[in-house]
Amino acid sequence: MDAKTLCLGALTLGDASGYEIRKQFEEGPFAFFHDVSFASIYPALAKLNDDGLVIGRELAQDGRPAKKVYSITETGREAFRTALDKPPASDKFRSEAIYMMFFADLLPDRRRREVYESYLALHKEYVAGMEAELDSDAPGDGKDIWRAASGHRFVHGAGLAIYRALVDYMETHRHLVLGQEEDR
Amino acid sequence: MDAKTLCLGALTLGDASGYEIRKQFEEGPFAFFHDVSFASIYPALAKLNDDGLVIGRELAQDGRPAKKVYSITETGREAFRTALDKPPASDKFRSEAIYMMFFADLLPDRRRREVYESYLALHKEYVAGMEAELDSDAPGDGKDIWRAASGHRFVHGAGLAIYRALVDYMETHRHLVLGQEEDR
DNA sequence: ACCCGCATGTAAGTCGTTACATGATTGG
DNA sequence: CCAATCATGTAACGACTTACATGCGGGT
Repeated sequence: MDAKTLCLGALTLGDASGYEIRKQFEEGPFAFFHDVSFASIYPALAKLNDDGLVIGRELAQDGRPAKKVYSITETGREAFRTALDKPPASDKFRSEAIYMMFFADLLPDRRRREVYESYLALHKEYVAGMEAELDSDAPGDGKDIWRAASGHRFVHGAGLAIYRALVDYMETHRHLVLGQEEDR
Repeated sequence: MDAKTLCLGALTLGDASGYEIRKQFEEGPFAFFHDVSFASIYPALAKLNDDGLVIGRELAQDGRPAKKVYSITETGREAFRTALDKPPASDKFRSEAIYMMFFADLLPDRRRREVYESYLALHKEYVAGMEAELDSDAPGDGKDIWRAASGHRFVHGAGLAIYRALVDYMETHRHLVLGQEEDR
């Protein structure tokens, strides 16, 4: 999915600047399913603006640099709906760490264990973070981002389910990669 | 992970042609974690050959076009080990279908259900396929591909665990996307 | 002082994709 | 005969990434 469509989608949830859109992809519910960098967001927004799919306006702030807040137009909404109408591309789970495990026998013992355990620890943190988010339920601020509340919960839950499964699997299958020592 | 490293890794499992490497990424254990097209494999192999990391030789076959079989060199093996030595990039799970579910409220009822159910059905098939592969255990042919047998089992099992979790989640959380009708 | 967060953008380069080009053989 | 599988490659294009450029304000 290209940066333009991603920005359009973010803007259906409410007005935002490029910087804010980026944050949504870094911290928000999409975080585990997509990412975009500034260098793809800014040109994308400029292009969308030229094409009339969004309109941006400068917004001065005190104590901070001015920002350009974009709103989606009706044409933009229509374009986004059209984009959603295409059959979705198939999933891709890219994991260099898991790829490395395939070649575990090429790594020295210490490093293999180190990669495995740090990868597992990282994912445990992810899971803990997502669980905490789930508990703290309603986010409090009245932002429009939560319009699609149940879609949000679905996506969040899916991410959690997947990472939880991965953590569980890794905790019970250490022996396949690390050798004789018992799991757990 | 770039195409060159991916090819190098494939060749540590045994000699292969570009065409054969592609098949490994389409059907083999990597299938759920990576993909590469011919147009990235062939130039990658040519480059690796120029750099002395692999050596290719033409191999005539009867009844079929000749193929170029590549073998990894000692330098290549070293380069691959070096590549594995870098900390792995973080995982990326890209799913347009799940992204669409976030915006489920923008889709007409029929289409939403259609996307959901066909996505779920597809993943059930994947799971079934992977389970079948697990049962048929040892692959029979004595190919070197199975050298890294336990790494293979680990990766395969991880893919299965993840997709299984996703299928389970989707079967029990339809209501979040599709509305009032009961799950299952 | 220095680094971090906020804020926007450009330039150069890498990389990969789609589509094209070619051609043999086997099975339906 | 047509489609599929085997087999290798190129060309054009599109997309994203890394690094650079700039600047204010607050905290340590």
